Amino acid sequence: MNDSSHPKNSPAPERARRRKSGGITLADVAKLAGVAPITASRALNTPDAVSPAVLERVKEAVARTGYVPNLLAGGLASRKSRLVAAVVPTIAGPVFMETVQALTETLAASGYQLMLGQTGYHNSREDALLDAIIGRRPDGIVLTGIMHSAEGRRRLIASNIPVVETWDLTATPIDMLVGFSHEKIGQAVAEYLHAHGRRKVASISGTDERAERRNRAFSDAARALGMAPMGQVPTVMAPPPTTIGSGRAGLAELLAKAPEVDAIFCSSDMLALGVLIEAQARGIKVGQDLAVIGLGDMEFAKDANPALTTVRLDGTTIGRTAARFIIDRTEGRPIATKVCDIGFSIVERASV
Amino acid sequence: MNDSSHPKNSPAPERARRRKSGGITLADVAKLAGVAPITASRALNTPDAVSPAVLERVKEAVARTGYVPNLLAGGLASRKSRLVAAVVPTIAGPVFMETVQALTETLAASGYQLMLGQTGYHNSREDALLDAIIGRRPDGIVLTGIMHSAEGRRRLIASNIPVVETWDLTATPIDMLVGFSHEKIGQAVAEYLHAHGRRKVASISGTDERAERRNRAFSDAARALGMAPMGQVPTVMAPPPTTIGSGRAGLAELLAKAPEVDAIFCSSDMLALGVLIEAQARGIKVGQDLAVIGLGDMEFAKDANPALTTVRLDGTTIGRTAARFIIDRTEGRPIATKVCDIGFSIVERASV
DNA sequence: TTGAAAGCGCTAACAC
DNA sequence: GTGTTAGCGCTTTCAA
Repeated sequence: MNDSSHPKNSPAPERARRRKSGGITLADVAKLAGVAPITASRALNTPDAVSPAVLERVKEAVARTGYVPNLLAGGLASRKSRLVAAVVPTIAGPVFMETVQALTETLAASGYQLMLGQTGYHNSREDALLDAIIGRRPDGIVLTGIMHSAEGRRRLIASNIPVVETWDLTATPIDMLVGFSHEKIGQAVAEYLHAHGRRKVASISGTDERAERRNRAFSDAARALGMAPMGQVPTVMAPPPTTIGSGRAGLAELLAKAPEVDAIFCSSDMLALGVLIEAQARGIKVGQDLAVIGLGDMEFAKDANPALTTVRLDGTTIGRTAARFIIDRTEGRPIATKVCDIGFSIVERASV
Repeated sequence: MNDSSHPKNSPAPERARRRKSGGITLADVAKLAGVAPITASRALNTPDAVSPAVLERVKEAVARTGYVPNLLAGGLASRKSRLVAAVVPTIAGPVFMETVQALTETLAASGYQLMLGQTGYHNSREDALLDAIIGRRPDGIVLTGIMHSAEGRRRLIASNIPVVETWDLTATPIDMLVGFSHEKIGQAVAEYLHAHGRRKVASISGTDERAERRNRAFSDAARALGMAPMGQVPTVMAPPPTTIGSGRAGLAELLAKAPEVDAIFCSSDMLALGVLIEAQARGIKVGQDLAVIGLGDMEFAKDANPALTTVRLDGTTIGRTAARFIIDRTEGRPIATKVCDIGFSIVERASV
């Protein structure tokens, strides 16, 4: 420590004396181990770069003092925060949960920590949130869904922080991309129902932008396949979050306006489960009279009665891949590609 | 800036020249605005402390440069990271989701950011996670469920960081506490079923420690009330995460060993929904032949068929209160109490 | 393999 | 109200 810093009545211009936090610092550990601070730092970060004897002494000093490195200081000096930010509309929907969980786990395994930001389904908080995130100089930012405000995109690009957009494919990614095509899902579901003999399809769709794109693709394909006798596909919109309740209400509304419907595409498994429950309450035989297909393959889908046919989206793979992208980039490993289409699959069960 | 720092061929000992990141810093903004860095800092952090003219010029400089303050540096200097850490077993269970969401929102509203850590249901990663968290010097740590390892408790106390334990009450909190009594829940459920004429109760319980405590209290109270004809309460254990599937299997197992059961206490709504589905598949009339009560009052409980009676736990209030505790403490506001019992309630619906 | 010096970008503590 | 100075606790750079 600086010997000249202790208060003395010297005639020299005496100025702003400073705090001294009281916490244990690397300097304390170094002193106890009888080495320079930088050596202690090396013992902790690159143990191979110091002699075994020194390593031993530093480790002991750490144990004795209970020293925990200040990663804020380390991050400031090294320009690596080992922090990754994730932005989700909300974690309350089980859709992104899986991704967030996989992210946290994969990151933790490599010594990174996750910072979580929720925008709500409105984009208003997006910009403020972005500043709060960029200000912490994370090593990467994972966006679920696309970042929308032009201002936000600009700031992200200017920040020079690796960005992974997820849960969608777009022609103009900010940086990296892990997702699947919502259009293809809508089309695939229509074809699937057609292949199973359904001819009068309908849909219950969430109002978020991605669900609407799926639904549009579904309607278009259904019309093309002649599954929309009245010229268009009856649709009920359900505001987020999609619930069992909106599923029940959705079926009721659908039957009122189009009683002859023989298949329903629900934009989430929650909605589909609601449809199942409402159908049961009305004595409609799902699987025979009515086909129901959901989206998400949530844990309960296979246990529903009847078991729910659904579009499986692998949130875990998305989270893991996104984490890998960022870790590889941060640690200077070459990455083969910046875009990853993880696809989707239709899980066939009894409800169709 | 330091005039003597530009390279010149002086005879003085010439040493470690340093990086220069290229990013825009407060110094750049200050220079552009024609003020000292500290004045620019004040304009951003305590706008009331500078003259309107200066405020204006600094704001403009920020806008022109796209400056985003480096909160790592700020945090290091001010010893305030405006970061709060939350530790949850997993966010995959919908139980803690609500709390995490309320935390994120309440914190964001005051300019704090949430850092998320998952321990998994095993305590092994707890200590490593704790170091990763403490190293970032968060302004507060929110623990869901109690922190268990003695070592962990010691480190937390030594770190001097405000801690809020949640989702439980304990006689020996580390610091602050927001929760409810699991014992009282078990007892209240037993009494509730008794009051509704049930006399042969059983339970399906998760294997986590809190569920087991609830279940023990439930069994004890049930026996005391004469609701355990065979001397003890039949129980099926379900490992985490509790699912609809384990609920269905649980009911099957329960009926096999105790067919006369007339009420079941499920330690989560997911389990209860599984029981409902299985009962329906077996033609058992829930609400008449069999009473079912869940826990959590999750969104789908009211939409189940029949609607699910359940113990309501207010995760949102827990999250909000915990955030308040930490913000108030950090900003030096006096807090009235360190412990908050938010209680619980039984939501009466058709399943009992 | 080890160390001394010089910051990373910001704010606390004073002085004017 | 504004500026000067001295760090926060760490790591990079360069030298031995």
